[in-house]
Amino acid sequence: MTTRLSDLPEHERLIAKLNSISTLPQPDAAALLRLPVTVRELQRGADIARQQERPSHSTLILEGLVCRYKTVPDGGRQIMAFHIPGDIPDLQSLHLRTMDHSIAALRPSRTATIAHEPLREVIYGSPTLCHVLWRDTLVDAAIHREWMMGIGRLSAHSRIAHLLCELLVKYRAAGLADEHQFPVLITQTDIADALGLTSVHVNRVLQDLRSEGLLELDRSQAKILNWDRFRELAAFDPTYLHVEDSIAA
Amino acid sequence: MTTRLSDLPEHERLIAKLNSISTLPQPDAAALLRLPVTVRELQRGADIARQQERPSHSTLILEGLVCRYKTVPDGGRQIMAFHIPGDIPDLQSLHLRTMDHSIAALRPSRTATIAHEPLREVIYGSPTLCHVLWRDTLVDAAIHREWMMGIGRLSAHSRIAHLLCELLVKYRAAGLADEHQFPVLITQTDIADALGLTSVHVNRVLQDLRSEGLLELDRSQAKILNWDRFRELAAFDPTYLHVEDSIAA
DNA sequence: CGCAGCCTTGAACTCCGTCAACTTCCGTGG
DNA sequence: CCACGGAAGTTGACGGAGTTCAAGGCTGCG
Repeated sequence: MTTRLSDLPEHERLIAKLNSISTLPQPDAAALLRLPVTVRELQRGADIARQQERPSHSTLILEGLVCRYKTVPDGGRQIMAFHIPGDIPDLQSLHLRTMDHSIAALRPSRTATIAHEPLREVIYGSPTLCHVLWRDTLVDAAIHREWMMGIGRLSAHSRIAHLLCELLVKYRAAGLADEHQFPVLITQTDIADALGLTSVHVNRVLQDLRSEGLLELDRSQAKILNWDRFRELAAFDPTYLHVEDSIAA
Repeated sequence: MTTRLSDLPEHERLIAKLNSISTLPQPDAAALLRLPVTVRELQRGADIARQQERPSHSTLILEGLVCRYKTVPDGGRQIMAFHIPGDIPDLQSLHLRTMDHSIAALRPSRTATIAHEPLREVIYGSPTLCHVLWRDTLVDAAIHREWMMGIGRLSAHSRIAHLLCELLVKYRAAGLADEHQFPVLITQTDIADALGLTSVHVNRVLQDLRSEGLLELDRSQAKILNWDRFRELAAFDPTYLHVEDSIAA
């Protein structure tokens, strides 16, 4: 289904996100919204892009939850990022011809695909837009670095707590979470694949966290009961999310 | 010591690198080379930038070897990238105000610092330059992802082999390596810090690799003796380095 | 109401970390 | 030229965090 970005109600989420990075002049935002897009419905588990492909479009998430991942020879999977509505997980394909990883829907999702050519034109016509989108890819890289540190150097307990902290912050920024409670859209297997653990061990650690009174967790909601202890256990310092930078030039 | 980029013989390495990404029109390259820079000599171990700082310049590596790292609460260190001459490890600080990690010299090094303001002007005056530098930061992110997969999902043997493969490719691209032999500028402790291991274990694994006839390694040189087996053990697929993309628009 | 995907549990195992010594290498200065 | 000291590499014994394998229980969707 082909339409324009401005025809989709979800364009507001994208503009709000970009504006939170750096104020976007009206004409630049308008040029972006004029872009033609194709809306797609995705089953849970469906691939948006595959390693080795050479896409000619990027994908805006409208609804659902999406991850970037690599497959390991022995069959394992490493998830490298989660993406929520308003994100463009494959913005990089604008500059890197070949996909070095895959992207898949973790929940039933809806996306808008944007062809590279017109997108490139709009971006290079506006230094502000260029800055904002470049910066967005840099924040992704910063999150990659934080995850590397977690996977490489933290205990399973800290890693899991860290991921939950990050999810809380992300959902709160998107207006989808209460104070310390947020919807859980991923499985324990997903958590394991993101943190370099097994689902068996994730399960045991989650039980530890529950029995220590730090966490309430069921299939739909997570609630962090003791933010200070949780945050300390997680060694969570949100600097790497670069949200305070919003006002930077 | 303040001078211009064009006055340093090492500017050729930078231009060659950028040209290998996308052909740089003469005037754009000239504008870049006209930038004023300050040359710095660094002792081994000296920090170039520290977590939480808000630098107002970026750093071009002229000579030596540099790494990006984070410090973990318990005193551990996670190295997230190695950078060789021609790289600009903190290009991101152009868009991300606060450093989310530190940068340090692993060997005695020489750098040229470039103030953000004039650099920004040159970049936004040239879509090609913007593309090339943006792309460079995206390749960094791609390497981060590959490392995440390695740390999260590969055995210590594979991880170490993978890192050695990557170093070989990098040095060969820089013209600093023979067929399968390259200079080793990092210690076993550095390798451990990059891969989420301990130096003790790195040492034992290196001995395994040597005794299996896969590797010759001393303090100054490494030589991969059986590239095919080594590459397979490492699960090494150089797609993520995005070198074949050189010709992409 | 049935089934598939997810969660949970237990026992055995192993890769890698920890601790603590010892050796080798190399740059520096006497 | 050698002696020294510090950093890097090496070795062994031991312990533990996390994996593996296998089975059983729950739950939400069609």
